[in-house]
Amino acid sequence: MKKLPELITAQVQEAFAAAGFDPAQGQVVVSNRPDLCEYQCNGAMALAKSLHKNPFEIAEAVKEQLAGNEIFAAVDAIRPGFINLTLQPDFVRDYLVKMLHEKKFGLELPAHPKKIILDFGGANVAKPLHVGHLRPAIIGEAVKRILRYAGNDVTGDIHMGDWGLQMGLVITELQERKPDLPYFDENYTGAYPKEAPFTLEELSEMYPTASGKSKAAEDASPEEKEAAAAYKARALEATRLMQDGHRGYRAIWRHIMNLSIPDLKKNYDSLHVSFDLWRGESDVHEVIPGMVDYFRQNGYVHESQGALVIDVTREDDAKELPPCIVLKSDGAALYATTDLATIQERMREFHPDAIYYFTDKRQALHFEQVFRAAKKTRLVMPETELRFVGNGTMNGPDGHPFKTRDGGTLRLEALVNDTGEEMLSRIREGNPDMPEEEALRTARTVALAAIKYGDLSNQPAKDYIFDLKKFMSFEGDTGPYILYTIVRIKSILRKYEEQGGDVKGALLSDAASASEKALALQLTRFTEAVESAVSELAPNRICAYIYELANDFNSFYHETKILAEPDEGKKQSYIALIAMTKKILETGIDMLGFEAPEKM
RNA sequence: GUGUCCGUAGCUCAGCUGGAUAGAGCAACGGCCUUCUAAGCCGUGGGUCGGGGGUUCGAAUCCCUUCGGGCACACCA
Repeated sequence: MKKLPELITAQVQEAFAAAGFDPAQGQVVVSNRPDLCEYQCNGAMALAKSLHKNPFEIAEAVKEQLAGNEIFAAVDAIRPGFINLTLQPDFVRDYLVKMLHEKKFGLELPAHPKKIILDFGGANVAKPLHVGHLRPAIIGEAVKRILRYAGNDVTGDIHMGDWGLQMGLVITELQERKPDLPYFDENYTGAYPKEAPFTLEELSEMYPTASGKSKAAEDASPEEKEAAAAYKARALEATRLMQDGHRGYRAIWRHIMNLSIPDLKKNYDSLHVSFDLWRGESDVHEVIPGMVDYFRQNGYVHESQGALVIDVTREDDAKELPPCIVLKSDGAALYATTDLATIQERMREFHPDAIYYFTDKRQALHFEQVFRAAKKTRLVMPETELRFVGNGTMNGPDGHPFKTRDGGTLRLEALVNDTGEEMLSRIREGNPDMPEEEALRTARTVALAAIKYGDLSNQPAKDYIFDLKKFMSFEGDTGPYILYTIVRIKSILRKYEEQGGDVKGALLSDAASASEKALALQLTRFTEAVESAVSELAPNRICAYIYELANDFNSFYHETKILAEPDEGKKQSYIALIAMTKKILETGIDMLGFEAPEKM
């Protein structure tokens, strides 16, 4: 179904042609002066120069051609050469009715769905999720839903970080603490214990400890620096041995996975983030040797400073890019290797048209290297789209990277729980009679909306201030505001039905008041918002749209008595209008990855 | 140093395929609950869109330059 501006543009372009002008200049856009008109065309001014004509006269000539056109209530030519357009309410009404009859409100779906893989940017299995994992998860989930809504075939893959140095660090630290475990006995040939020799809590503490030990502070003494270097060397060696199939180390790796994956699932569940694939770096380790051979045989790789690398600098680069390292000088794989092998396997298994990556934007260079290497080595087709969506850093209210009060990282679990508890007291306050179980559920729903909307309403690439206090205040441009709007509508519709009304059968008639017209017009713009979110992979476009829609609804709500409206026809129309508003708002938040409660 | 992203109201941010008076939210101030949820609505004040130059009938938006900031820059992920 054509979008409203397209329909209007067609009319105006016809008028341009009829008046003897280039129809290409008949492009119509949403007015930036809603006080003057609903849509506008600026083509007359663009034509003036080349035609040596007064733009106002051009606008006048076009206006004359539009006289009598039944979709416009008003057409004005305004100096210096604006063509201001206001639509007939019945035209807008018919459009809304058509939207309701179409699937997805008339959004045009692709004839051939694109096969897209989304890589949410790997949780690390050696440590619990913390706030830093929040953005890629939330943004990736939202983009997944948006792309699916738009008719694409989307597969989300968690791509766990489970094959790198972090594993070697944990192994080393474990050996440090419990050297007598059989995993470290090279002569041990028996079966290893089924139970891990550590708990999830110990694991989540061991990794940061080990990571700290492997790095010396700048002002450390030479002895301390040496100790750190030695520790890191051991971890690197352990990593390599694990990758090469060391029995004991693989057994430890398995323990880590068994503890970590259920915990990751639980955490992502609490965020309503899900993955179709739970693959990791480790899943491709077996294909790495074959891939490296392939690189060698085709001359894609060469040795440089002991490492095996692919040159990725192109002729049009102003400056040489660091090469993409395939094997380190100790022969071990590293993240570029597993990313390349993952691309190879994804192509083989799914033949995707596109792979999108969602991780911290600091990895931009890494992915640029990997993408170039993948194209150069023909791991992907030339037309396969590889795209990196880097998210900005989450800063605390002080403007610096988010930390807890004592300087540590805030765990995702704690964040979700804390927000939920805050919300619960707020819900209880406003709804003293709500049953405990419902209050809990509602609090969780609203808390999640607060967190997600607070994040998604920002541009993904920008750093932003993660201010829980602000998100919890629920005033203004927030998730709770959107939910509150939906809850209001639900409440009215519920009452209407209790009074014997039929929401589904309610007939829409022409909008009369200014706020009613504004709301109706805003509803027509839904598909424009979705398309913009799709093309830019920008959930914030959906946020901006539903926020405007919620504003328009609330203005309408405050000046219109809906249930008390004596004119039955008008009342029905109001009901139909707000029911559609509710549907679109709900569709919007569903794309963002949260939902609305019945009451709040 | 090189690359890259960014600089818009006191604060946090939209807007950036060029259009008419640059928009929200928070904070400040003033109104609106006997009537569909006041987590709301209406209004007031608040801006050299970092600076300079250019392109254009028209620039927050495009180009150049300059200042300021974030981030990255081969064997961590």
